[in-house]
Amino acid sequence: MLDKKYNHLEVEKGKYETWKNKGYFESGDTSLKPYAIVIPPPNVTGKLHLGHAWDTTLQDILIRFKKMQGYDALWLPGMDHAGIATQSKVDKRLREEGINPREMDREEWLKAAWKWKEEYADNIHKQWATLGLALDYTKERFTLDEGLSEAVKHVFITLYNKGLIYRGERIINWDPVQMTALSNEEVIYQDEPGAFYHLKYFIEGTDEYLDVATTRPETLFGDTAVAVNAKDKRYQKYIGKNAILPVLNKPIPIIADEHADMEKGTGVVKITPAHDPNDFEVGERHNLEKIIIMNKDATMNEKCGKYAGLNRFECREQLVKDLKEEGILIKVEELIHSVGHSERSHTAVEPYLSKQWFVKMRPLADRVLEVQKDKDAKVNFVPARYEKTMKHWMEITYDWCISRQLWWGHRIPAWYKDDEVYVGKEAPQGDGWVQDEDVLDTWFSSALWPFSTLGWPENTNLMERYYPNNVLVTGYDIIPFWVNRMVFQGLEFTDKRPFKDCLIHGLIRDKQGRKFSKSLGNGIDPMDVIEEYGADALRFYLSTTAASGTDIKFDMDKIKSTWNFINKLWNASRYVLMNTEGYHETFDNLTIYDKWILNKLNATIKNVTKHMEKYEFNIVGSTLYSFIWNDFCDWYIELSKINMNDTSKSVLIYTLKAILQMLHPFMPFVTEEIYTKLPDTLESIMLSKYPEVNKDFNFKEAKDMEDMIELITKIRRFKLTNNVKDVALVYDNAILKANKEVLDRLLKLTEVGTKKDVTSMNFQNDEVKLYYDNSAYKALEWEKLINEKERLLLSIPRREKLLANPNYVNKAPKEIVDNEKAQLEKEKIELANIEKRLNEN
RNA sequence: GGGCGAUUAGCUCAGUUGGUUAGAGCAUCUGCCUUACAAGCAGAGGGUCAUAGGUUCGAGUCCUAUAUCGCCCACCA
Repeated sequence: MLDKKYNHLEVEKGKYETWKNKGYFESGDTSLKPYAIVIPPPNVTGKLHLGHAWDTTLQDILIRFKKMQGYDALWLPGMDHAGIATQSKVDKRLREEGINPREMDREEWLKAAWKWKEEYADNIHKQWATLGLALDYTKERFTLDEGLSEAVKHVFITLYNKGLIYRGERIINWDPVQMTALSNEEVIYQDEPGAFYHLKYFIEGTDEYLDVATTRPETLFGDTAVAVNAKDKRYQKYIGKNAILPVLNKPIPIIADEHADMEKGTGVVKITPAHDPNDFEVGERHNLEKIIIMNKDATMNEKCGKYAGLNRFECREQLVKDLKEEGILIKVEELIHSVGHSERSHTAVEPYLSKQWFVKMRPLADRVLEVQKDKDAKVNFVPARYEKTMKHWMEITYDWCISRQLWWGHRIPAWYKDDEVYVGKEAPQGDGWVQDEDVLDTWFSSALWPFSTLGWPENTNLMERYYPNNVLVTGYDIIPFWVNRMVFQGLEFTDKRPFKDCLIHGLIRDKQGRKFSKSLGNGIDPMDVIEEYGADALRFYLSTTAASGTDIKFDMDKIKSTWNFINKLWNASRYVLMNTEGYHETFDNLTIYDKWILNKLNATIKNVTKHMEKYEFNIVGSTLYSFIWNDFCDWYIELSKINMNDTSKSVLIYTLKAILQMLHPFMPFVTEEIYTKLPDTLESIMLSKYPEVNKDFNFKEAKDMEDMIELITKIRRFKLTNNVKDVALVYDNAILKANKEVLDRLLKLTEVGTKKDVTSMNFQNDEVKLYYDNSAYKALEWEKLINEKERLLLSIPRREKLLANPNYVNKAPKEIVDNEKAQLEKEKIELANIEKRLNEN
């Protein structure tokens, strides 16, 4: 028997370990059809947040659903080494322990990093268990494990040999805190107050000067030209002459280049090829010297004279001060401009000329764009609009900087000896070869995740069976970093899309709609929510609240009402268990309300299954909610109290079982608890089969029950709104007569006796007379009748007009038109009754 | 600058390919301690679906424009 109250802590305890130990999460039954999802590997940097809880719940729902539908469902777990993010955390911890990580040797540091990884992986495993995720741990992977490292090397070497990976000197985004290069995706732009500093660049040998505006005056030490537009009449005369670079008093050429925009600023641009991507291009076109003026930590280097050693911001301040004194500074124009910051260290990134490894993106991206035109080969985004996000990225993408000046990651399989470069798994024969010190962008390995985890590049059984994956589930914020890269790498290396569907969810925000962040201190630990309301409540809330692709504003009150829903289910189950002991299953002599609930159940199963397949979990949620609460609890359970017998007991058990099975993917714990207490069940609900529509349970009498519900509701409303306590009914309808007990009990009917007042209602075109006694009633009733009459007098002509319109009758679907006709007839009868009542008084 | 999304009840949000009188939870009001559940039951009130046009027999849903808010991308000498 169940306790009187749902206790989520008690219910959720121990079940996960049992499932895991019994091997229910494992895949590999080759007699079944395969279904596969790989988890988006969480970073081993910390705790899982609500976003993870949401993301993984969606996947768990799909996996549990497919398992129950008889698929061999693989959900492959794993984690990401998360290069920069982890390295900075490990460094931070070392510093807190009084160790300077940069003074450690690489091996020693890596030991500390692996220790960190073990700790955090452990933590994540515990959280997955608390969430109840049906992960197949026998196939768990880590992005830095041996197999995946092999895959990474293979990909790097193959792309290199195809000319799709190259090493070159380019302007990259440099993070001066982490001291590594970054990809464009790792740079976040934020608006900040800044200024245009207008400086005098004198024309050599004259008193004339060009007004050069810059937001980063400290870069002038790297200027190797000043550019104007060839069409710009103001400056044409200076082209070919030299300008004098302030401070250094060095002549630099005044060149004509289209990069100089006549409309913008003063129309004069200083060119710093080593510290600005556009200027780099100009430098290439004009063969300009590229002078690097900063050290790797963004302090000024020896090229900057007395400013050497200052950091870039100190230098800017001091330099502007000095230029002002020298009269070089014309004016300072304050402005708000957006400045790129490192996603991880939050420091302003510095465009920096540097020798790095790049993936040549154009051919890879073009292939994706091509494949997306083929509806059988493309990745199907849900919702579809996110395909645009990917396509747009593919259209504008440029070469991906993949080398990182870090230790935590896949070491680049490139070897150098003097000017020679060798790319391969091992160092080539001979002495003097030195491996590249750098590692690869963490996303380089995650891009291979859907297939590298299955044993690729070996031609494994897993690969054969579970690739492409059926669906990938992730947030829209991860599309550029990850989804896009998996798609192009998948196509390049397996000739297939990595997953058929890509289910996109939104971001989770706080109640005010703000992102969760440390600085706001508005973070919520999913483990705390689970402690208070249970994993089942959290899961149901997260998965059924939002339509796919839209954000959720986290609301604790809603979790609470989800808990109430589970408590309702709990109590309904308690009722069923209390009343069905020792029953014998039979579906003979079904009453109309048995038939009604079985019909409703069939409709619910059909509806739920359809929307599960379409990933529309919010619809599944509300469908189940109203079926369970409104149909099963409010009506069927109440009706079952009237005449409990083996048939109604069977219907109760049958319906409850199906309810539990449909809810199981959403709330695995409580459904398991209740299911295992029901008679004639398997060892675990996980082993049971997802409910299917039962063709034997399709009864047209269910409509009579619908009509009865309508009548009962009407009479209840009548009683309450007119303050009538006792009502007696007089009717001659066969269905009502057969269900007298139902009416008597649900409406608490009494005898006609001395009741003087009377009104009437309709049941399937038969009249039902209501006798009652209440002096307060008449005025109220009169008003109600008048209101109702007014409504009908508007509604009836509207329907008549509609039905008289041949366009409508001919073009609208038949069932809609028929329904309209039926409604019209019904309203006409109602109107006649009301007029009769009004005339009587 | 380019793109996308949102705007529906007091609040938070659903609303599937256009089709009865636009739904739910929470909140509000009324009546009930009816032995599954008072974290409950039975009812009620509350919406000119952002605005203006258009297409259609029919528009919350499709089209055009506008407004407000939000997000993404690009640029910013």
